[in-house]
Amino acid sequence: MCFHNQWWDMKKQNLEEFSYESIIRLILEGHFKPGDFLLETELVDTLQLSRTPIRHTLTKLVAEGFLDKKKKKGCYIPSATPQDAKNVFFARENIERLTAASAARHAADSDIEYLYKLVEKEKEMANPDTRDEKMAYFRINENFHLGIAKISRNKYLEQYCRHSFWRSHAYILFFDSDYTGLASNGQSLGPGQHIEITKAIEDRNEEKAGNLMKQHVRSTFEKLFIRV
Amino acid sequence: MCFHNQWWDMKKQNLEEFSYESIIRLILEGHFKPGDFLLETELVDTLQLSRTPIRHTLTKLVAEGFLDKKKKKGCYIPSATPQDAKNVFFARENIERLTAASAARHAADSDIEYLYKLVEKEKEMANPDTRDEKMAYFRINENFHLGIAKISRNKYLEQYCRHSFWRSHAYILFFDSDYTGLASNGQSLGPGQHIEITKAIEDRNEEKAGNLMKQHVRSTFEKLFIRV
DNA sequence: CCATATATTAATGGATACATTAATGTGTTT
DNA sequence: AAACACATTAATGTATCCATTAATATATGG
Repeated sequence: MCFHNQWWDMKKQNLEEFSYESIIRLILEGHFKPGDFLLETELVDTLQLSRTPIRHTLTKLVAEGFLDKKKKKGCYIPSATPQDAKNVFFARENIERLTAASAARHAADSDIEYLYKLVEKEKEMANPDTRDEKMAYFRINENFHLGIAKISRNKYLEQYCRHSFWRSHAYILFFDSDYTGLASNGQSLGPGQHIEITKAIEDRNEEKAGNLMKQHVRSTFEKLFIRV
Repeated sequence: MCFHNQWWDMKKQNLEEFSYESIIRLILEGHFKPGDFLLETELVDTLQLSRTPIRHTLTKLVAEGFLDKKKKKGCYIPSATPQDAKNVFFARENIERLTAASAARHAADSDIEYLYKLVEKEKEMANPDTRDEKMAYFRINENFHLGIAKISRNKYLEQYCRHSFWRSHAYILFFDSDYTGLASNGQSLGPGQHIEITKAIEDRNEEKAGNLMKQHVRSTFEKLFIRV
């Protein structure tokens, strides 16, 4: 279990935020597997905090649907099933179709510039190798999808998008801990689709942006679950 | 401020749940207006609880997007703007299109029976008069929409549906505290559309169920905001 | 040996005292 | 009178102690 130095600095400002950032990263980085309980006392030891901020974080994560809860028993990672994965991705592909279409309507020039910059960075690190590189690659991808959600200018879509994105990534981690979006030839195909989507947004083509995004999310799902 | 007797019984079982149910009802019944802060100390007095369960409820409601929060300042009802209302309803009509379509695919016979029963009850109380009758009418409507979300068998869609439904109802309450879904002739038009939707689900017509539901939600929005 | 009842325990649920801070009020200086 | 510094206060943020309980282990009777 390793912490970036920044985190210790943040800790001084607001323990609740620190706790939230820490725990959600532990989850997204796959430190727990489905069914595992996140014991308050355990997290107290790990994060060196009192129970109070940790309990609030757990309450939050349950409300956000990242964790399930049994009364008087605790919070745990929800079980991962193919059906549930199908459900997350179905929700996500439809939500992201809406965010992309809405982004095509509302994007400012600076927004499009931002998206192109992300895609550029993504191309540069097309072959992530180390664990850190993979995490960095993941964060770029996250920024792209959640960035478009933000550009949609609809905080409800943004919220649902963020949730289904994170939840689906839990599946990506669980079913394919090596996932980096690489095709069999070693070439990353994320950037290609991301460029097409960005272009459609730049052209203010709502329909096309939405459909491309939906296809993009679906292709992620299919790469994961339909093994040949 | 009046409590049903049941609530006092519930209080004995789990204060956190009691607190949640109570506060969300205070919100849905319009005891606060946009911008109002929900002070912990105030709620402590009102609900006769300690701060602990109340703080957890507030954390939850912020996570669910019902409240906004300013650090070290408190939780407050998000400001209501026409643009925001448009955003909620846009999200909601698209989510509910999905839940209805998905319900048409997954509904068991007992589910359809349940929906018809709800519509029956709704027809019976077509002209709610007192405050209590209006609340009861609201609950039936809630059960119909969230019931379909449950029948969709997709907990992610269900979660987003529940959220956007409640959030949109906050607008209904705020902009039209008398709203009961009644048309100008005094006839409720909710049941009519609800019947059509239920029929489409019964016929396993996913496309039709989805489109009818989307239209239904949109008509609610338009009745609220496009005054003639 | 099995089933049932009882004790233990290890976790969450709840109450409260204390710390911190953003907002506000008050007074002093120019 | 305006502007700044300081004190007050009223709220949230945090730590911790005690209560409750679900699960497990243990004991007891058939």
